[in-house]
Amino acid sequence: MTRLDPARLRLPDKPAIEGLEAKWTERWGVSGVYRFDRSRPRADVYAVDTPPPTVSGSLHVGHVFSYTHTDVIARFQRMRGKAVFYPMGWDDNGLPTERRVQNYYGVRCDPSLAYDPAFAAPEKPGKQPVSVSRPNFIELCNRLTAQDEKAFEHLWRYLGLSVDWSMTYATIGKRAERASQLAFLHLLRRGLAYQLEAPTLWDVDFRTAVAQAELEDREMPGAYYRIRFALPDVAGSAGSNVVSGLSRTVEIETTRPELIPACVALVAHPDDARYQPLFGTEVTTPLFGVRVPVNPHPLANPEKGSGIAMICTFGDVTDVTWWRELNLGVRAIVRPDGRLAPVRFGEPGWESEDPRRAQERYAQLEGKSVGKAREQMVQLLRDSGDLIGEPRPITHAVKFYEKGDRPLEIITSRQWFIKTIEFREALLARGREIEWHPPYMQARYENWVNGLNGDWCVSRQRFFGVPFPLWYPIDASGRVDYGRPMAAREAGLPVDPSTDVPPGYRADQRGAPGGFVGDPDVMDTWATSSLTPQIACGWPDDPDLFARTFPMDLRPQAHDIIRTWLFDTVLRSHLEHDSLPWKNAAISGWVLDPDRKKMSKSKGNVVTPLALLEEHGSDGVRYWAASGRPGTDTAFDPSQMRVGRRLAIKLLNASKFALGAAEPQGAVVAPVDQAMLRSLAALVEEATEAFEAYDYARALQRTESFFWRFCDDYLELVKGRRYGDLGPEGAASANSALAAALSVLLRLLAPFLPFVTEEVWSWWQERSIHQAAWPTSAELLSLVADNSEATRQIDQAAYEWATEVLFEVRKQRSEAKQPLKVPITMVTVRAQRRQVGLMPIVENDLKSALRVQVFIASVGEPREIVVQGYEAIAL
RNA sequence: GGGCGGUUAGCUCAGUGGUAGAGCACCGGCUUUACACGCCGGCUGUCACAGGUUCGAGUCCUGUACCGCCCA
Repeated sequence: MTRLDPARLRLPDKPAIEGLEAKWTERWGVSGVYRFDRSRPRADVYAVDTPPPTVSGSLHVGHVFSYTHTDVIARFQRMRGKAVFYPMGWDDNGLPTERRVQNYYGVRCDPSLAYDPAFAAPEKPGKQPVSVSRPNFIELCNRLTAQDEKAFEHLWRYLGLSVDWSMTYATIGKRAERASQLAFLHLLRRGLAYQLEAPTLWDVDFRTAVAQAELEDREMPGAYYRIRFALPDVAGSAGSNVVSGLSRTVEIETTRPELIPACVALVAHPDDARYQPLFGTEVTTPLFGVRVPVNPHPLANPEKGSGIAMICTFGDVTDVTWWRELNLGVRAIVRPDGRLAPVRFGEPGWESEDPRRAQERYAQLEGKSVGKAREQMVQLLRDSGDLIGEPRPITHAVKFYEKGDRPLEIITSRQWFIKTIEFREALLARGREIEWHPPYMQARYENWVNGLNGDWCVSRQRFFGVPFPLWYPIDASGRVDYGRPMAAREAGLPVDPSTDVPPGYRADQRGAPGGFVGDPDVMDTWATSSLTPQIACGWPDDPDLFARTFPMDLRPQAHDIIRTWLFDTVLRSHLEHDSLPWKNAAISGWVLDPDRKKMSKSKGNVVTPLALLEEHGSDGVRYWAASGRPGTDTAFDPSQMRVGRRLAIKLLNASKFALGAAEPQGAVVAPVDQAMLRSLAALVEEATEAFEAYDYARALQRTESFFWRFCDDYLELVKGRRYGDLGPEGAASANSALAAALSVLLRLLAPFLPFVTEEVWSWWQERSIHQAAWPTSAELLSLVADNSEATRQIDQAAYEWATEVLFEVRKQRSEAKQPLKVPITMVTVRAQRRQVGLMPIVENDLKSALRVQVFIASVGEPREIVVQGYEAIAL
């Protein structure tokens, strides 16, 4: 590989990087260089758990950035001889696709409709959304995602990802559904999945439950409202400012006055002397006259507001805690659509001192959205005099679904959960088993696991997702018995319970007394994407592939989804296989715009990736991406892409020169050549170590800087000699050293610049560079004729000395503003004996490189290199 | 409030206890038989701040400030 066969050599006249992407993606596709060799045993395999991009979104420069990191690692491993298992996945599951389909076709899913086989999607979305059945809706989802996937694949190929496109998977479709449903049934059988009627975080626009991992806090304007509750007649202890004997009221502060009808208790800190007299007594709510108890609880903050709070079912997660720990009843008033539900005062649970007046007042709130109800409630409180003072504006953190537009509510509903809390310690231990790149990212994981406060709610009240493989019996009276779920047979997965029939039933029993009903929910998309290793590795249908690829070697991903994708994947693998899903987690940073903000679509600062690749070349963009170390946020920087592009062009041209004289070849005997090969050998060691530590950015930087010095100094130094100025032996040494160095440099750069390195490789080598062996220092050192310690020292000193003279003479020529074509008549050198002694070794190379006619060297101090004059040239 | 990361040249960033670096930008020069998509050279610093350890600190320790992220 390090030798040049003149018979094979085909040098282009004018090498160019334009068009390399089209040329090589085509050829790689045909020749299958990136195809996974599934005959290889697990020990020879390097398996990558590729993040499946959301196809309903758009790829942006952040994707290009992080996927390049993965590809660089994959290419290194492939060259090291691994069978690289590198499939691409598509994440087309879930809400983003639903939303895109709704907007693209102008449709809305109505699960109550029957499938219409003749349905044709509108050409353009109309003004009013068209209602379609769930199966029709899913057809549209599948059609649009297939279209989107084509565009994505084109971009990835153009970028040069060395993916095996025959192994592509998706997070929806038979394989993903089968794996998701099977894993769920396993959990169900082991009691690790359970359903519960419980208060759940709820998005009122999407009308679905959401999980802790999908929350985000947003700072929102709001206000504290100080509201008066009436004390009972018997409350005797006056004396505090708040519990006034005169007004016989207690004042609470709340940001959500509209929830007063949902109030089930007041709560204060047990040590709070102001309220101790009230504990155990009851107060009545304003406007509605509902009696609620006053309870002590340590979570009540005496510093906050008046120190006493109302507990509503449910205003926030603390309410849920209080409600649970204080064993309170439920007065639910917020419907799943975020509007206030009908309530009948006077009925059990809604007892009031004056049901008629309470009902009158509530009638003004009923059916209103939470926001509108709040305005109305404040008006009512003003009118009744129960609002004390003016609202006090604040900004506070409000919990949102990360994809949502309105604050989350807490709604009691039946949901499926996967147990996580009881595995906290085991999951922390799993986190410590993973090799994190960079290591500090483990802290993010530990943080999250330590902060878990409930099991994972996995059911979603949506349409485009993996259904639960469950049905429920309907008893004789027509009531659904959720307590006795009927699981699908594992062999028959995947199933759609809305069309498939549970074992032992007939289709006509659906919805009938004594019959069955399918579980209407779908799984959280993370419940499927947490199984990407299983899905990609062929679980459970291809045990042979699974055995060769799982647990995988690498999970690459961004740090913002450690709490979701990474954590969930670790959890699922731990529960299903009692193992880690992969050995390494490489966490990419973000791409920052010039204002140091994350590049994202919503910020409107995203550059179209394909345009970027076309402008700077895929190699140029990859160079920029690969200069971002794992975990490090990196500025979007076209100037770095231009640098990468220049590197690629330089590589073409330098290669043309290095290969320009195929003969003669022979032993590498010249000291300068030997020294160059030895330092290249050291570079190989360094780059390899960096790669092994997943520090590809360092490998790139070291290789690049070697390459530029190689061009600027070494190539110039040997130019004359390789053209035969000093006879055939010197030329042979130079030519052989050049070929070897080029071979190694190309291979070192191949993971970063796959197109240009492949192009150059094809001029003179067989097969693809991407299947060539990663270079070793041994292959270089074996070419060096004399590797004795004494020779090494002399060679090295000669090379350094030559570089120093090169620099000094160039500088003086530059300062003298003399064109290079003007010969220098004489250079005098004064230096230590050692350097003077080296002159005969390097003198001829220097004369040729610098156009110096004579060097006069003498021993002395201080060191001095002086250009004495330039030859006068005729104009 | 807790955790993590960062702060080095105008910009983007390397930096492994031992004389502060690279690229870009900027300035000057040069068409040279690989490359003007090029080459040669030059300019550029309170290593955030304050202490400490050390013969020696950009690097290790403690604290502070600011920026960013994660979590509450």
